[in-house]
Amino acid sequence: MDVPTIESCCAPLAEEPLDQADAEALAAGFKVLADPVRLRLLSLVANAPEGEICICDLVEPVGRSQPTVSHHLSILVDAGLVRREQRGRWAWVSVVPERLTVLRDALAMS
Amino acid sequence: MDVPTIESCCAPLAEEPLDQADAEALAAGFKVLADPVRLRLLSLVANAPEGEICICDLVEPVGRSQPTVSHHLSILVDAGLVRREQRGRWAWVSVVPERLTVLRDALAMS
DNA sequence: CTGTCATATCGATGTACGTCAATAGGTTTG
DNA sequence: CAAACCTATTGACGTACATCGATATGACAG
Repeated sequence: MDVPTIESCCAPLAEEPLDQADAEALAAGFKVLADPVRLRLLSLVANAPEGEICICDLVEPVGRSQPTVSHHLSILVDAGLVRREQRGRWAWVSVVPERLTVLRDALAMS
Repeated sequence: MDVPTIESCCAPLAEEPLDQADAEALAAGFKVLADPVRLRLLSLVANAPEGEICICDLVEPVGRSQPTVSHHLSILVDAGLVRREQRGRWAWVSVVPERLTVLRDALAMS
């Protein structure tokens, strides 16, 4: 209830001017992508062999502390860009491509 | 020389893991889009009748002070998302669609 | 040249956020 | 139960940035 979720928020930028609410929702979405650590996490998850990857295998590749990685993953999950599933001691994450598509479509020109 | 420009920076997220440099360049691009005022400016410019619009016609619609609008436009121009042309006393802006496309393509999933 | 208008810059302020060490919570193994 | 491990939370710290009022810059009009 923090980040205004994106849904299929609005028409492409070039189709009609954004109103305040849509602009804030979209901006919140892009803000999630506006961090190199989160982008690298996202790309690591997207490239996982079975489409999912253990969080424990994400800490070392991004070169940040475990709390920092946990923090960024929470942001990705809260934004709906990543799904998180607990399995015993480990947590597995996978991407939610539809959410990325929403942001992608908003950038369509003409 | 501030914002690392985007160019055709990198493969889609789902194609291969991002390295540090690409992640920073991409994140810088999305950071520019991560503000509601800039998104509204971008959509206003994109929807301008002749493809361009006078800056003086942007201040009122976004509901921010003139210095604030000027500041945001500078960020859009520096990022290469918007072109700025001075004509006498007025400045006209238009979108550079290729730059948006670069960011858009990076979000492609498989 | 003087005044008016469009735009940019400056300085100040408050807030958001990325980061880590320390610690807590929870699960598996012995 | 105890030890080992994965993950989340807390608290603190520094930096980045959105915003505005005041002011500077520069162009046109009379």
